[in-house]
Amino acid sequence: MKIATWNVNSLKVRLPHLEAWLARVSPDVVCLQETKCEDAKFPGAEIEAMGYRWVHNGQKTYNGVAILAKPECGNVGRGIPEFADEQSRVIAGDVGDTRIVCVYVPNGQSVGSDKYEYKLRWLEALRGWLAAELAAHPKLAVLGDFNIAPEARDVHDPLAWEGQVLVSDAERAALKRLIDLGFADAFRLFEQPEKSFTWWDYRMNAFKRKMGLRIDHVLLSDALAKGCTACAVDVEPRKLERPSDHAPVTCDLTP
DNA sequence: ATGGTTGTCCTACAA
Repeated sequence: MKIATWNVNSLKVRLPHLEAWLARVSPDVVCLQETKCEDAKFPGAEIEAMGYRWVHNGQKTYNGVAILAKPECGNVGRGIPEFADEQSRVIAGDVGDTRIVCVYVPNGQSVGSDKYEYKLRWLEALRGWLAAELAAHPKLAVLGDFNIAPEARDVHDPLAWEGQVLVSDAERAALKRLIDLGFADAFRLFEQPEKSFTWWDYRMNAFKRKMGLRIDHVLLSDALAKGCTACAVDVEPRKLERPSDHAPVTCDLTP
């Protein structure tokens, strides 16, 4: 089974890129972030025409997350239980015997801002919920835009970024606490090229200059990590005209 | 140098 995550930064704008990518890669499950549309405006017919079922936690203008899957996606949940959040950032569902959680972690804006504090509170709530999910679902995968680069090697210029949002100690500690529940960062199970990133700012020709961060992740429970045979960033869609600022990450699991 | 680009939606705001 091939699972994937992609922050598309507007599903309406990126639908042609998504369709081309689905046709080329044929993942079984895709988690999308920043769909930026209400449920009523989700392009369901187009997705179904590509052979995918879908579930969506939509929102106008901002956020919005979806799971596309070839099989039926059951036991669907939206948001973090017992965490009141007006922003649509989480959707979860069962695909076969695997529990899929799609997350769009708050960006945090800048260290010390209200949005930063919200990000840290949000991550703590996510951790509490995932502890319970992990106990209930041994085969658990959490995929999405975490808006955190875990280590220096995940940052094009660690010195320039030191202490900034997306790389600050508190954010990294929060991500580590999450992973320490019993997950593996699937990307780091394998040898990877240097300067592997998943997001490049639209400004300053950052992509061409390889000025990126690795902030999109696939976290696998131990039971899934044992059967993980590959994980990679697919930079091809980032090279197209009018791209998302994020590239998809794919992950292969044995059945 | 606090720059620059994109998406949503109309004027800023978020990223």
